[in-house]
Amino acid sequence: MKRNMTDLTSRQKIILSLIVHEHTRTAQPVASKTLIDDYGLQISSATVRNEMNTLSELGLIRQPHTSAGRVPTEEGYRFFVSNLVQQTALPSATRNTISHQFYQSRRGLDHWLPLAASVLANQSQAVSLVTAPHSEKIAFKHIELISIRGSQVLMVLVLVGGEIRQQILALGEVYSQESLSQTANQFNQNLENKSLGQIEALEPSADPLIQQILAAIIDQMHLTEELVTGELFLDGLSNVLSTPEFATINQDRSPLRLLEERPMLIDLLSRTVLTEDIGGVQVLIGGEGTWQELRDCSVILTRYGIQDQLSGMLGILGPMRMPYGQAISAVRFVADLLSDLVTDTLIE
Amino acid sequence: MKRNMTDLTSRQKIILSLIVHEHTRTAQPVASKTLIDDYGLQISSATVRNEMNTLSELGLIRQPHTSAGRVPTEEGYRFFVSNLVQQTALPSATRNTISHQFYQSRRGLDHWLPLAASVLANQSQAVSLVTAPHSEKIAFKHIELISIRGSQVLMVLVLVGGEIRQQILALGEVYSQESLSQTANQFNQNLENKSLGQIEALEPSADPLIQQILAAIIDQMHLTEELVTGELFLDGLSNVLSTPEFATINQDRSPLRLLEERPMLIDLLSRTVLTEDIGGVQVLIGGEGTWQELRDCSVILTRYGIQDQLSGMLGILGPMRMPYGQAISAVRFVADLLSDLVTDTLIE
DNA sequence: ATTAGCACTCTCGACCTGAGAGTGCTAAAA
DNA sequence: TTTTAGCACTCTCAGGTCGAGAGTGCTAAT
Repeated sequence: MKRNMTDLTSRQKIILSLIVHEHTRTAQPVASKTLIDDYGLQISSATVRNEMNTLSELGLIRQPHTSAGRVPTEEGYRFFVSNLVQQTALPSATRNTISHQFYQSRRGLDHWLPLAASVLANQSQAVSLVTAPHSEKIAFKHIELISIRGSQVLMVLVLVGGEIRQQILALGEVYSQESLSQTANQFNQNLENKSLGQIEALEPSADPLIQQILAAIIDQMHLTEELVTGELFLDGLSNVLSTPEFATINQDRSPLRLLEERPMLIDLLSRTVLTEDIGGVQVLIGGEGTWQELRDCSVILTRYGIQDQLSGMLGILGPMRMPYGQAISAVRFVADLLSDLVTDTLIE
Repeated sequence: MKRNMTDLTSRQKIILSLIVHEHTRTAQPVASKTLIDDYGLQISSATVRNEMNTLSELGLIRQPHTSAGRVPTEEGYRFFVSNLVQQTALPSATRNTISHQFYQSRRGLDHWLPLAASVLANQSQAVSLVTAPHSEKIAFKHIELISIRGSQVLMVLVLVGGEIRQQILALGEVYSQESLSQTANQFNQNLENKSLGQIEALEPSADPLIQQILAAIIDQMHLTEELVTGELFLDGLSNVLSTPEFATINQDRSPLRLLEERPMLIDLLSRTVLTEDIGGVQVLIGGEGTWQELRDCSVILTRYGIQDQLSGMLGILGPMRMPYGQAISAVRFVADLLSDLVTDTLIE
């Protein structure tokens, strides 16, 4: 069923491309005459109609009703994305501006991730999704214990890769800040770069303080390990609210619903993108049978970060008729940017 | 213009209440006959119509068109909320379930805040908003410096109140972890509980390491101070997408737009709720003239936390015809819950 | 003060209709 | 064999008409 380049004449490819382009612009069926008038084709509309017929038979375009123009089918978009789309690199001025925003104040991920989401949403005119990077393997880097009040202690746990977990512990008795710091230092010396497995295999200590802290460390590391992905940042909802595809407010079928159900969303992300290597961009068109809610949508996803060490995911979700060239470029660009930033600030 | 209790006969109050209730349920204009039939009033529809006329003249209800039922006006809702609404406490079973969810695993704010948003959204069937608590006055609690790689250092700064800021510093030269820890200890001893002002007034040090760290501390404290409110959690969008008030997808007037524009949202929150003491619940009906986008919406807001020390804000945004009794109770309940949790784990 | 009764008004969905858009087909031209 | 002009045909869509039904306001009686 897979169609390849050679199935279509070059004129058919042009026509398909134009239909995709025009329909992306207007969200309306595209008439043969429109193609002649607006794109200056040097053939007649009747010829175009003949070609359209062929494309219809191939299942790449369809008519909403007998006397309407043509609309690309899901298959049509797939063919377009696989064979015809040309990436339209962002203008270098834009790229510079964006890079600057990221580099000028090095505030760290908590600043970069929302910024990435915002940039991505703007550039693609769709909803953007960005997850925080997450370590492939969980290992201890550093711990700090801070006395708060009475027997309560704030534990700050830094993992290799840079994830930071914090927890407030209610210890059995009151410890001085000095003894807490000492204990933390012991941990720092003994556990650095140890994996969760290694730490769990340690001899239990007789010291109740050490016991409690160790338990908390293991607990937090488990929690981190169970995470498929880190925090999720989302932007550009308003880009998409006014599009007819999303205006399908009719009950629960709306793609917007998916965006609210974090578990579903995580599932979507992980199924598609987590298998892929960093650098590859995946385009998911029309839910691919699995995602009812995405019937009229497309998703473009990729990973960023450092292969086998620390990676996050980012992408966009928009109507199926989206400017794929721009969108894919934008995703690539932002992913590369984030990869660089993560590499620069990796905690080893 | 302010209307008080005594302006209305008790029968008028009942009728107004019923109209509000019924319209909340159906989103339709309420007919006089409906009130007789569905609520078993012991008077005739003609009498009800007479009373309705009075209420219309008072500006509390209105007719969408000549021969339609009545709909509460903005004023009507205000009167209802000020004088007639009765808080319908959550069933104690529900309260227990919810409390349990919060208390069973004490994972800290990063777990509680999204949970609060989720609970609030469910209970109110509206969009919920929850901000992280933010200190009233910024003061130093603890610092930690962790060598990462080469001359890069991860600084973890804990402020009084418990806010944690992290930053990766590229220092001029390479320092050993020992010397970093020592430096951190110095800071911890000298700066504990010092305010931003006090820290800025310190004598500059000759040591370049100390200089750089101090600058970073001051920088981060400034950033924190400038924050009006912490992170923002939002839930329950789907509750509201299907309501006619929000379906007004017609371009930029949609209240949904407001939710995407964090600055606007922060502005909204701060103007209304930040002036208020903790414990008070504010109800903002129909944008109150200031917020075009909220013409058909209401917002219920309150603060939680510890007066003059550490507080956040939470609330809901929904259609103007919302079940105010339930909604206000839900907001109160969740706010109290969070206040308790924050108090328990306050970092002094 | 309340209510039955009734005329009046306005909305809403159903139905019809004509204009326009766009096609498919055929027969001629290249 | 491919392209194109021409035309009949189909379908949508906006506008207009219409009658039923909902709900009111008013009046006169209780």
